[in-house]
Amino acid sequence: MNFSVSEENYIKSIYHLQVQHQRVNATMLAAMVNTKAASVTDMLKKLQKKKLVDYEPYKSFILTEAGSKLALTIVRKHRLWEYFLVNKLGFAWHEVHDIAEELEHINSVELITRLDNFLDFPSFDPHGDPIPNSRGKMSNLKRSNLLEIPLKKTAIVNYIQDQSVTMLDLLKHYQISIGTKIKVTRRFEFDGSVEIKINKLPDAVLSSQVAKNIYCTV
Amino acid sequence: MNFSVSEENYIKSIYHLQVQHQRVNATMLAAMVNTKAASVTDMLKKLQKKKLVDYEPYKSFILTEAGSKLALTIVRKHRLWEYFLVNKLGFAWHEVHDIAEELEHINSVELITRLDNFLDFPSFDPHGDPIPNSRGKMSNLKRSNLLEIPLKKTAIVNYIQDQSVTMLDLLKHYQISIGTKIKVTRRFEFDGSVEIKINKLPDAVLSSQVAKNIYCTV
DNA sequence: TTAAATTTTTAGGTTTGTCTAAATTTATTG
DNA sequence: CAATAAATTTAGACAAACCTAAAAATTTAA
Repeated sequence: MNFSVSEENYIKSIYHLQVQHQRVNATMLAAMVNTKAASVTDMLKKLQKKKLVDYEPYKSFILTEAGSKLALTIVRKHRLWEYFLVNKLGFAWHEVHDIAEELEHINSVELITRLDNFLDFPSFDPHGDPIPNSRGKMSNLKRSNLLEIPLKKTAIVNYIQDQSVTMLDLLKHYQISIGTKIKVTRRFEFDGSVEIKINKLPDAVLSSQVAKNIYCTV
Repeated sequence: MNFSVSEENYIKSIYHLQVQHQRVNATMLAAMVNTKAASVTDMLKKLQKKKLVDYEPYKSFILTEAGSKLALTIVRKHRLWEYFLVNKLGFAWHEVHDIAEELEHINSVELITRLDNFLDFPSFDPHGDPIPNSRGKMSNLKRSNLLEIPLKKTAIVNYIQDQSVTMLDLLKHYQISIGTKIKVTRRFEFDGSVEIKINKLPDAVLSSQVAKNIYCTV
């Protein structure tokens, strides 16, 4: 079965909302797909008829099994394209979202299979989000920021929340990037700052504002 | 200005029809975009309003300067993506058209600039059609291999597909290199081998495996 | 637990791109 | 050069995806 770009965008958005909240309501979804609640109702009826969502009027809703499967293929395409744009075409990670938003709707299983192979089956996209494999499975590693991870456990940086120029500048200075192995050796209670250790570099201290934005898998 | 996928498809089709015939009529165009003449009329009015076609009711029509420019950007995207699909993802040349048909509508100048650079600024797509550069300029010749070119027409070698040492060795023996003027004088049906004539050299016969890898413009 | 606030749905419209059938214009040809 | 054929346009509809405004259902909270 084939789905329109709009249908795919709704399914993808429901998926992302479900990850955070358990169930999704029309207002949340309308905001996410950048439309009005009335339009969401129309679309929900269509998606229900296609058995992609479990929906009853006036109730919150969730994806069916088929809906989740579809969502994962879209997420997979999006993240693989982001990886391609950054690692092959040399885009910066903050520039690729909108383009991947278009590329994720290109319709060819063979294309994605070959792209995945060409990219050497990456597990995380440039933002650090896990990429579902061809069967829809992906890493379930918990992602925590440097304020949350346990002390003295080696972690691998895989996501930077604040992607402002000033933040990137600071990260460059500390030689922190996606993939960097990092350990929190100490927390200072007074201001929440953390002492970190990176490989053989001298110890450094990051403010809590900075540490809060650096996510890693432990 | 931004254009819908439909508008782009019409413009691209008018362009391709113009290359063959000078002017385009509704019946030809309807067949090419796989729709009905009435729909073509509707779209022509819209494209005229946007100054992409020179059109008067009941008359044949052509692209304006702006229309041609747009057409070339679409052709450029299509052919660059085809090149990518074949030379990076390993698709066969006959498998890529439909996918490129979707990819050509992805909207990002930066993406195409970077893709072009990543592919090392190719001049021909996998079907031998010339790729417009960023200013819309391209070769006005099609590239074919020695199995495809017409008999007894002088052609100029401009690309060797298989660049293995053994192939280069063989080419040296036959005194074939980029720029060589070559003519196919005969084809042997049994094994697909071709008899060639190069300037004042004695006639020679190339196997189909070799001929297939030698590309030229006629 | 009822009134107010919020959320969701319905009703009725719009735009884009398509269609069929009928009318009109242009081209062909006896 | 008139009549037939072919091409093109118009008129009126339809589906998808959206909208606003009003009605209905649900939730909150006084």
